Amino acid sequence: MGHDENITATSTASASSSDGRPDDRYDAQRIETKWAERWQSDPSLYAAEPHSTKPKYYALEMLPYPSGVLHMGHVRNYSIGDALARFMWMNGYNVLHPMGWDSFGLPAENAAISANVPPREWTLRNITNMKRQMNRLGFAYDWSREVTTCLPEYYRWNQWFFLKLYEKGLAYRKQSKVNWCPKCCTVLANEQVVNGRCWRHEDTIVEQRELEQWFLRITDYADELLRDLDKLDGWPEKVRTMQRNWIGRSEGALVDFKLDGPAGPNGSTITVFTTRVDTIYGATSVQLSPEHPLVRDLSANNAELRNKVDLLIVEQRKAKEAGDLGNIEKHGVATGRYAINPFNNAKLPIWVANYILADYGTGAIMSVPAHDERDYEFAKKYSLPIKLVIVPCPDDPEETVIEPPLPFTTMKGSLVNSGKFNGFDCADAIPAMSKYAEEQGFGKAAVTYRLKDWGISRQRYWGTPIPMLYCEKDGLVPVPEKDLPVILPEKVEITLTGGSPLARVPEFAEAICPKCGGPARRETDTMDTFVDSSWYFYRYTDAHNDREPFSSAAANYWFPIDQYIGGIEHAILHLIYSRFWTKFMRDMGMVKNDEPAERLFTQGMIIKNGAKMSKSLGNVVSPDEMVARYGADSTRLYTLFATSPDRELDWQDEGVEGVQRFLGRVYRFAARHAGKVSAGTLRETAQETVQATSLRPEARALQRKLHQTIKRVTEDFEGRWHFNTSIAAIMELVNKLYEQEQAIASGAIPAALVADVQRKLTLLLAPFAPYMANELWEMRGEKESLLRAAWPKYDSALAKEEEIEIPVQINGKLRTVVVVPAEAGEDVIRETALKDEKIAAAISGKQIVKVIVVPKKLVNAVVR
RNA sequence: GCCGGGAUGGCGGAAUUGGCAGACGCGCUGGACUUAGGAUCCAGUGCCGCAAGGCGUGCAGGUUCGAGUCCUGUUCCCGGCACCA
Repeated sequence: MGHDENITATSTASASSSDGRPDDRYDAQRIETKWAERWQSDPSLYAAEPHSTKPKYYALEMLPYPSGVLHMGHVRNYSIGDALARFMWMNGYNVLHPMGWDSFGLPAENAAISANVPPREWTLRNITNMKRQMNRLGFAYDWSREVTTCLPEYYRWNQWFFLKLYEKGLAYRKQSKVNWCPKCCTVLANEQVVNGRCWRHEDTIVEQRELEQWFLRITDYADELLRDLDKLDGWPEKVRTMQRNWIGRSEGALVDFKLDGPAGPNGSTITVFTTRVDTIYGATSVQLSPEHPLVRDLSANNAELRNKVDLLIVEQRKAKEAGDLGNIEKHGVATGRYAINPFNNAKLPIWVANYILADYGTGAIMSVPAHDERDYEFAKKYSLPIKLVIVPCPDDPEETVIEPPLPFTTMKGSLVNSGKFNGFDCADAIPAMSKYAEEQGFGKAAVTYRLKDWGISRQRYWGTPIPMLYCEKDGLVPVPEKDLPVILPEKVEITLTGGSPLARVPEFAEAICPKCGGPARRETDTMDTFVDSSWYFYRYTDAHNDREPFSSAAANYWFPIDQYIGGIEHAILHLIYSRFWTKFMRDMGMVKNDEPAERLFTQGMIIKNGAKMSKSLGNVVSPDEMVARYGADSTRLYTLFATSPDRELDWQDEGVEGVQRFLGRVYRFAARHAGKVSAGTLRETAQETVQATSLRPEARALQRKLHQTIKRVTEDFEGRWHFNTSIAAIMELVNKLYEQEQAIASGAIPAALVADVQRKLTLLLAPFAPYMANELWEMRGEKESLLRAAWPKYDSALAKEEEIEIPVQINGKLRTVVVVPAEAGEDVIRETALKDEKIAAAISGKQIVKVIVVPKKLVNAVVR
């Protein structure tokens, strides 16, 4: 503040180029390399204050995997976040805007194999390069809080959390069927299987294997994860819907059907799950999944049945792997045995069918052909009885004559053929019958979820070692907290032949039991990398803490994240795991918030030539190349200008040229008009220009445009985030300056006003094109940091038009436009419109039925 | 099949509440400046038409003085889920 010295235009910008012309060329490389250097030499520039009287704002973009280079999707993501962070800084917030590296994962191992580089070295090298790119792009990160998940100072806390989860019974080990990617040679979580294929290898079908694995009991939180989605109204509806579907809560009942005849080792009860217990009197068979344990008993002494069941298993697995389980033709095999429906003691045949899933509900269903399409199809095929138990309208005999199947989802109707429940409305019958089942001891109301516990064991090297030991004497023994971190050894031979690479490192695998001092074997699987990203954003609040993952005080100051920004591809995986982790930490008393992020924004994909950018299609645009060719400002600005951030962006190099041209216009205007008015004079005349009365129309028009622009840009930030229109508005303002260059040169528009416009224009550009803005700011002789300069305020009175154009329609068709004072009332507008030559001519001799006048909008004359 | 999102000039896209469709940018056309122009500046540019005028927001209807916007039906494209009992 308070620097009244005159600013001269020659101070920075107008040296002469070699060909003798004044150098008002926009040289992005010169400007950007200069500022990038300055910014990097001042690490405190973007540092968040640990305590502040200002309100806090936590702006966060999803951290990248250090694959080697940034792609355009990153640039888009980070340009949005950076614009927001800078806007909040300028609005007086204490902003936390950190960045880090999600740096464990398989690509590092692949690189080790193909390029013979140790994963750690490969990863750290990539980080260096990507950090260079980020700095060159000018993103305003607080690097003092950088988090790198593959370093022991970070992953030790993964291990610590694992011990806590284990203590609370939320981490457990079980033998189970797991998804196995033969390319990754490791297990995948359910969330990492896409259409039966590996999320990393779209061409690779995931196999099922039986393995001992570590699981986290995310299902304990299933209900809360679902319920709290309702509270997340700052999240896109799409993400919430996807999570709801993923959790897949289903209310229903469990009912026990007794096996008729001798029982085997797996018991004498078939428990079925149903959401429509009200239709149970209509059950005409019981259907088991081919992998249901009881099927083994039923087929024990029946080789023919066993063979048929085995074929069903193979068929089902194949279909699942191919991702078209939903399309296979339903068929099955009768076991020859029966089960008893506890409600009416009906003896129902037990079938094994290919469409019954082993891992949903109980793997067994009651089949009600009259009221379920699938059951109907099956019953028709095998001529099983079809028994109607719901009629839509029992009082109307006409209506009761219906063809099965009734849509199963229909809740309308009354029960018939249902014993003591006859006459019940379906909706009422469900709770009543569940209650009855519970009283009688053969069932109960129950909820099932599609969500399964999170399998975190990975048979890979480059990940967090799971801190557990297997002692011959003491069994499963957790590594004591004081022995953390369990360091991931280096110099490990990595192959993709299967099995954990760490198991082949004796120095690692062979350990001593902390309980008995005897020999123990270390767990050699590592953790899923999604563990790393489940809590990394808390670490930013206290990144160098070596006593705990982070201090509660720091987390509670910054959390929840005010705005989280990233790709839709994380809608389920990362965003559900990290919600779970937050709830777990809350229950441990580490944090107070129930949810990690208040608001979530998912930006659209970038496509080129109609397809997602990919190496195989050869349509990848390299950020480095764009920066070298057009500069960082132009590259960033284009990603924001091409479309609104939530939509798919169709990349066009010509578009980048367009924004570069715009920045050139901004620069050249500034270079020509820099320093004509001192900052002090400017402050005084700013007051005068507010009065605006003495301004000539063209000056007033420029001033009006300025305030309209500030209004539009500010409102875009506060509302829809349609930065494409913000930037368009700024372009209009610049166009106005050019249109008025004559008036400016002649003095018809006062220099002070022009200087005011330029100053505010610079501030408006600051979130989007920080290099240009800083260069102009310096050119203006401003001493204060641009980042902390106050965001300009608009004056509604100055933004208001004095005269407005009113379209005049006849019978809804536009005929002309009349100009009226902005405040003109209905009568004035009507009169002006009807007096207009064109209108008068058009309506003469016709009968005016009515005239609609919408003040400030239009006139429509209805004539006959 | 279910749940989202979308369809607007030659192209990317604007149009915040039903009120001038096409802001802004690209491309294209013409002009100025220039030894030169793939730099810059100015003008024009939805379609048909010399013009007056007419037609135009995937398609078919409807409501309304007035519809890109609301309603009904329908087609296509993108994303997610999918024999979930």
